[in-house]
Amino acid sequence: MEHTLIEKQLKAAADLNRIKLLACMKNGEVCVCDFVDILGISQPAVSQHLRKLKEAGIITERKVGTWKHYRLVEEQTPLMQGILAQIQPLNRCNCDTDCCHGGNEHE
Amino acid sequence: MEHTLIEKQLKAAADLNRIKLLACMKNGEVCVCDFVDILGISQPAVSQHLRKLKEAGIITERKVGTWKHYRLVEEQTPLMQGILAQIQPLNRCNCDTDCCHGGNEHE
DNA sequence: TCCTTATATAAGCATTTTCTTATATATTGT
DNA sequence: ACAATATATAAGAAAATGCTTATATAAGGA
Repeated sequence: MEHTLIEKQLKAAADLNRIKLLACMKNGEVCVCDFVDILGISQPAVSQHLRKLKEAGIITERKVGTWKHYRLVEEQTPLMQGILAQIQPLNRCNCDTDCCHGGNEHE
Repeated sequence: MEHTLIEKQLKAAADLNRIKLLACMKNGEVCVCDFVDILGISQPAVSQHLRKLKEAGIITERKVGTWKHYRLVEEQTPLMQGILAQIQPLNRCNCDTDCCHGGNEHE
């Protein structure tokens, strides 16, 4: 891999909150409202972290009504495969909002 | 691995100059004067980068007279093993100083 | 259409990072 | 002991990062 691409992906992963985001997504799709609850930071802060991971090609998104569900990209670079393998999964759903516990959960 | 240790090692590796330092050390020991030449930054800047890698447990050092030789630690965490495997080696010696081309090389 | 909800973007601020120059420390050679 | 060389540390400036609050956008329901 190119050194600059390695740098981009490492920078995207090198933050405790973003590591937790990745840890959550190891169990499947997660919506933004979950992350706010899990990380204890504001919703815009979560959006900004997710954007950084997306720009590094690590995650992708899917629109579900008003909500947006984020998940790990299937074809990770070998670098990210190695990193993700070391991140312990986190229970992805701690919140009480409808996106997770209501009828529309993940179609 | 613990999320906070992962963060520490990712942060240490997530910089283009430090990636190049690691790339050089894949070929063996390197002394500081080499790095100054290779990276094109000042000697104190190189020292600071090396300190960060050392504090993350990724590299170690050996004193050789006035010089100091840095190398990768033998027992890397599984995280760093995966990352290092993706970093292309760089020819470690570009400079013309005695530490590399003189008689005292690596003793 | 209007209101509510979920998410994204913008702007501003505090903290952290990474460089620089100047100086300190340690080793070698005279 | 003194001078020269290699590296480390200190201090300060500039840039990047990560948060906040305020606002914009988009979708769903009354």
